[in-house]
Amino acid sequence: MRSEDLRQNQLLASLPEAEWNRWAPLFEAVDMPLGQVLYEPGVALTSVYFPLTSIISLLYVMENGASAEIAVVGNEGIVGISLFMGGESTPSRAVVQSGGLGCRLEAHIMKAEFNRGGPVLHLLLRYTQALLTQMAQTAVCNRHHSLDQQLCRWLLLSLDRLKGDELIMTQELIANMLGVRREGVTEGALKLQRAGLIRYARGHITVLDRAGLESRTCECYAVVKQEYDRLLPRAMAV
Amino acid sequence: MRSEDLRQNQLLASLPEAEWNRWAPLFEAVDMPLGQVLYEPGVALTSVYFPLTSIISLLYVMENGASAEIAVVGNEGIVGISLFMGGESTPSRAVVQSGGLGCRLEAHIMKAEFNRGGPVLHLLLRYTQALLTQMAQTAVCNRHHSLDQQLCRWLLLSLDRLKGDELIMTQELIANMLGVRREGVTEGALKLQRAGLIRYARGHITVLDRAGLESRTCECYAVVKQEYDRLLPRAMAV
DNA sequence: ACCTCTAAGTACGCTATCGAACAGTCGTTC
DNA sequence: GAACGACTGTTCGATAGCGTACTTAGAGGT
Repeated sequence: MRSEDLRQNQLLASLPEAEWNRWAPLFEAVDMPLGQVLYEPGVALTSVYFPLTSIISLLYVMENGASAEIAVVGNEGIVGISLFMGGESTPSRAVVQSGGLGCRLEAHIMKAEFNRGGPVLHLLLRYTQALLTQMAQTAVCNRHHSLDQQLCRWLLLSLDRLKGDELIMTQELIANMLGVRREGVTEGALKLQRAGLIRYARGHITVLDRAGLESRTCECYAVVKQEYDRLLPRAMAV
Repeated sequence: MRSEDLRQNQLLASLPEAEWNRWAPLFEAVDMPLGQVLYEPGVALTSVYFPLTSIISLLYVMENGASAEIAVVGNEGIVGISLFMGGESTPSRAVVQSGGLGCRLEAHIMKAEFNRGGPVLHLLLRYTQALLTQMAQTAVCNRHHSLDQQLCRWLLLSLDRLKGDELIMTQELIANMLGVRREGVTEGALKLQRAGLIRYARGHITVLDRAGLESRTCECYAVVKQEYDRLLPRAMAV
C-alpha cells in the first residue's frame, strides 16, 4: 500500500510532513472484514488501527448478551485510544461494522510516538475529545429520542464515514448496534423507505435523500458532527 | 486552605511530591454551592476545578430543555478536561450537584503543567479514560436498564463521592439528572424506602443499606467502579 | 398560630417499545 | 430447479415510562 493511500485516514492526513515521513514505513496495511473483532473487553491492546475504508463499532456487550454501541470510528479516527490514554484496555469491544481496509501500528510504536509529545499527541487528544462527545451524545440520545430518530442518526453517522451512498448492513446488525429489537428497525426502515429517503434490500441500504434523514433525526447528530468538524478540521479533502 | 486539605482530591493526592510542591501555591480554594454552573456549553474554559467535598454533574441540556447527565465528578477527578484535551469547550454544561468545597487552577497554568508531560499528563489522561468509561456506561445504562436500577446506580455513584451516608438532594433534582420524570423517581425511591434501603425526607436522603442498593442496581455501577479503581489506584486513603 | 411554599405521593390514560411467534421472499448452493 | 437459509414484514398482548392533574405534608416565615 502506498503512503498516499494510508492518508485516506484523516488523522494521518493531518500530520505534518516531518512526522508523517517517520511514521509511514511503520504501518502495516490490514483487511478488516465485517465482524472482525479488533479488541475484547479487558484485554490489553497489541496494536492500534486506523480505518481507511472500514467502519468500526465500539460496543459494550452486557452479561445477558444484549449490546449497545457506544461510538463509531471511521477514517476520521483511530481505534485503540486506551493505549495512549494509559489504560491499555477498556470494558468495551471493537468490532468491524462495515468491512474495508485499515492500517495498523504496533502498540509500543504508538506509545513511543505519542510520548514524544508535539503534534501527534495533540492531534490524538483532540480526536479523543471528539470521540468523548460522541459517547456523551449517545447517552443523551438513548435517554430521550425515539427509535426512528436514532436510526436516522445512525445511518448518517455511518454514511459520513463511507464514500458513496450505500451501506452493506442488515437490519439485524443495525438492531444489535442500537441495542433494540430487529423488528423495531424494520418498522423504522419501512417508514424511511416509504418516505423515499432510503431504499434497501437484503443487507444493502442506499440513501436517496440525505437531507431528509437529517430532518428526521434528533439534534444529536448535528451536535456530534459540528464537534468533529470543530476539533478536527480536515487537512485536505480526500 | 492548607495544602493537605487540597489533597482530599485524589488526583492531587496522587501527584509525586516534587510536582505537588510546585502546584500547591497555585490553587485557589472555592466554595461550590448547589446549582452553581462551572462552565456552559461552547464556552472556552478559564479554569479547571478539583472538587474536594462537592460533586459536579456533567449535563447535556437539549433544545427543548430536557436534560441528561453524562457523568459525575467528585473528589476523585477534575472538571474541565477539554482544556488539556485541546478542545477548550464541550457541548455540555457542568453544574454543582452537591454543594461543598473545591479548588481552582487557572487555564493557562493547567495547560502549561499538562504540557510539561510526565506524571501530570499521564495521571490526567488515565482519569480521562475513567471518565470516558463512565460516559460509555451511562449510554449503555440509558439504553437497557430500568429506572429503578438507574436510580440505585446514581445513588451509589453519588455516595462514593461523599463522606457519610447522607445526600442533600431532592427527587426533582435527581429526575433532572437522570433525565426522567420526577414522579418516576418518587416511585423508585418509595420502593427503596419500603425495602429499608434508604430513608428520606424533603431533600435529605440517608442510605441505610448500601449492599442492598448494590444488589438492586445493574452491572453498570460495578463496571464503572472497577474501572476507576483499576485506572486510578488511590495514593492513600483519606 | 397561621400562611405559604416546596417536596413528595397518587391516579389515569397514552404511547413506544418489547417479547414472541409466524409468514413471505430473495439468493445461494447443491 | 429445488431446497435451504438469510433477510424482511406483520401481528398481538404486555409493560415501562410519559404527560397531566391533583393531593398531602413538612418547614419556614410573619
